[in-house]
Amino acid sequence: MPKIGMEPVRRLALVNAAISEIGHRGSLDVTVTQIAKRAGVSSALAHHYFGSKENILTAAMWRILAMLAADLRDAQHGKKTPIERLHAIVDASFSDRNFRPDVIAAWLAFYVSAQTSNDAHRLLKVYHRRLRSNLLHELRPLLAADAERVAETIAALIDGFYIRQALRTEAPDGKAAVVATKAFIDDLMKRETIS
Amino acid sequence: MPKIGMEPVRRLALVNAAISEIGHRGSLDVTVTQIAKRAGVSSALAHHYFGSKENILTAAMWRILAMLAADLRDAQHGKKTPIERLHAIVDASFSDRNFRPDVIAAWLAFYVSAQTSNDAHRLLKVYHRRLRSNLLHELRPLLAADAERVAETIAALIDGFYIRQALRTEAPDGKAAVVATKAFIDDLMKRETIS
Amino acid sequence: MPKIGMEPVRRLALVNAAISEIGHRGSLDVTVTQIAKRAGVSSALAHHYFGSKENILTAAMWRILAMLAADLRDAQHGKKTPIERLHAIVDASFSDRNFRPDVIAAWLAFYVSAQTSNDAHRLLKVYHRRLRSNLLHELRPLLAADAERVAETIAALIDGFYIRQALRTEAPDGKAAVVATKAFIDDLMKRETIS
Amino acid sequence: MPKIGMEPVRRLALVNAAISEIGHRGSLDVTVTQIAKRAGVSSALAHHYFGSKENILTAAMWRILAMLAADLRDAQHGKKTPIERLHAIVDASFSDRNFRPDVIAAWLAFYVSAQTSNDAHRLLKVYHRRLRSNLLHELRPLLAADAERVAETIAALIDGFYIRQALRTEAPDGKAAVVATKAFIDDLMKRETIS
DNA sequence: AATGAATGAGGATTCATTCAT
DNA sequence: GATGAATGAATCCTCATTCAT
Repeated sequence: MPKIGMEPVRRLALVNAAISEIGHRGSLDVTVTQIAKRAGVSSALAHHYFGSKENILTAAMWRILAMLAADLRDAQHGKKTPIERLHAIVDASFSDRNFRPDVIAAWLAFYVSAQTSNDAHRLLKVYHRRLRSNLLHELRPLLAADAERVAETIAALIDGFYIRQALRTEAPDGKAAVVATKAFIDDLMKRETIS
Repeated sequence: MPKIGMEPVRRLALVNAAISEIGHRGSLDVTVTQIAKRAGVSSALAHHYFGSKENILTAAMWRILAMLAADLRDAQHGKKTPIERLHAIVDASFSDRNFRPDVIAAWLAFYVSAQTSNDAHRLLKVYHRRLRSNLLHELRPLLAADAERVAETIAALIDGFYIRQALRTEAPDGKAAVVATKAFIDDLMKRETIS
Repeated sequence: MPKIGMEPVRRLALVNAAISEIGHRGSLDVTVTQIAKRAGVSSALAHHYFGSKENILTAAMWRILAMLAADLRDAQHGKKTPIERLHAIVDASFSDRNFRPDVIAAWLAFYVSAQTSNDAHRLLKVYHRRLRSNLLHELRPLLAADAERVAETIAALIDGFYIRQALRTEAPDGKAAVVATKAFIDDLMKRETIS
Repeated sequence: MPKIGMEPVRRLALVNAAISEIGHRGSLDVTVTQIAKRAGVSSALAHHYFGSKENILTAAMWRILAMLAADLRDAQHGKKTPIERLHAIVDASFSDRNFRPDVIAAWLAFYVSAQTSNDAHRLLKVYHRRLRSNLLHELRPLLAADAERVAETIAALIDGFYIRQALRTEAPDGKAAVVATKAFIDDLMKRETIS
């Protein structure tokens, strides 16, 4: 029973517990007590470290986005051509680590809370901007004028597969999403090449 | 003060009030009292007619889907070619009547509640199936083997534009969504024609 | 079991219960549950009618001051000379109805809460102004220049007897307070007459 | 970092912090954590030295009363006549050191807690007795039979000015309180001399 | 048909207090 | 001597739901 330096340990445990609990319940309607219990601590401790329930949830969202961002970076690393890097974005978005039922459920729940919470709204905006800028960076050399619209389309496709996933009772099918999204990209390129 | 035939009037008023209130608050965290007040009745009456809060919300979702279904039917009416009918689906999905901030917010909220509520889950499944079957009906003659995947992709695109809309602070941009989705469809056709 | 028009009944019961409970506990550290129980209702109902704990306590203070104001009016009624009216103010201030342990305890507690709560501060200010204006009205004809200072002194004397009462374990001794305060007033007048 | 003799240092720091904090917040609703933070130590240490929150508060009250007692002693020192010594009591009571907003607020708060806490009650009783005995010592030679009542009146006047001070938003006006109280005493003496 | 009255069951949050180090 | 870690107990407040009228 270490008695010092517990703060980072507890914070991480609570954030992970929050993500799990949100995924488990399928909504942001989780209680601090549920999260705390899952993390193996009292709800009072959760408040001690985070100050409020909203802070816990924001930290959870932050963590999900950070995981995705890290994966995106890793996936693009070493890729040479724009097409390869676009594919890498798709792969990372639907990787087993991110395209999990509980993460998807949390993701969706955060979209809802962005209607109300400034923190949630800001974090999701950051994700949007980052994804958009990543996509544009690869698309511009290939498409010129259409790059913006196509970036929006790819982003919508990714989010669309996420939200539709939320309705499946079976395990998420990342493979299918990857295939479909890449097909969209590849078709696009073929057309550009041809014309 | 007629004493008869109030039931349908009240039910409709409550359902509309529920949709408005959900849109207004941006989440399913609305109270029965808020809905009832908006409908101009007491919360007790809301329970009298619907039995429970969940039933009110389910009825609200049902109504949104019904509106969309009707629009789809209307939009496709009179259209001759498969392409025209596909375009009509897109037009209806992003029409001013359906692609409104409050409807989008409600839509999103229902996706979340589908994780928990059987009713919500079932209703959204119906919408999915219907959209999918509509799309397939037009795509099969054109694409043969790829029809299934493309149908999924178009559906994801539509849902993706909806969910991304939820983050905008400005008014929804249905036009842009229509343009992007139709561009996707048209590109697809061009490719098929070419090859 | 009357089922309509309960609101005023409940509100009054809750306010009285609040005063009793504050007196009983000797401080504003009473819970809504305690007050509600004493009033024979649930704490939820207390919130339903008052919205918040602070509102209940403010209403309680308001009532105490209203009772005192009414007594003051009654006591002065029919009194002819300024001296008689001054005596009446003193009599009312220390009457059995107002100079009760629970009212005194509540009074004191409100003075403390006036440091924090705007409502409490405002209400006590009103009481101060009213007492002062009452006193000045009688003192001006008698004392001219000194009236202001003497009014302050009499007011302080009244509040002083109240606060000191809070320390007694025996029943409040309104008589002694009346005697002492009137003696102060009478001495003053004698001096004025003599000089 | 001396390891010995910290106890008195810490105790004093905590008591002073308690007085400041009570004055700052305007009520006894201060947390041990707030007091400890102001004293620059952990709340656990506060408990280590005082055992409980109530003990801290009692010690704080004890200190306020001790300060006042010391001032009273000093003020009376060297004064020859009873009147001079009475004036000295008044001066000390409303001196800048004692008649400060935070001390007044703490004072008032202690009166409230005397309703509940035996310790607080006992301490305030001691103050009452001491003031009374001081006053009586000077008044007896001058007033004989009325001395008791007049002592009570002066004491009430002092407490009354204190409590009324609690409502002011401006700085305390010790001068005015001194003038009024001395005027009361002097009038009394004049009357005695005359009759 | 309609509602005011009423409540039980939570849920977020606070805080004095304890304990191991 | 000193503190970070941890919690149980309370407290305010909300809300879906029921019921008598």
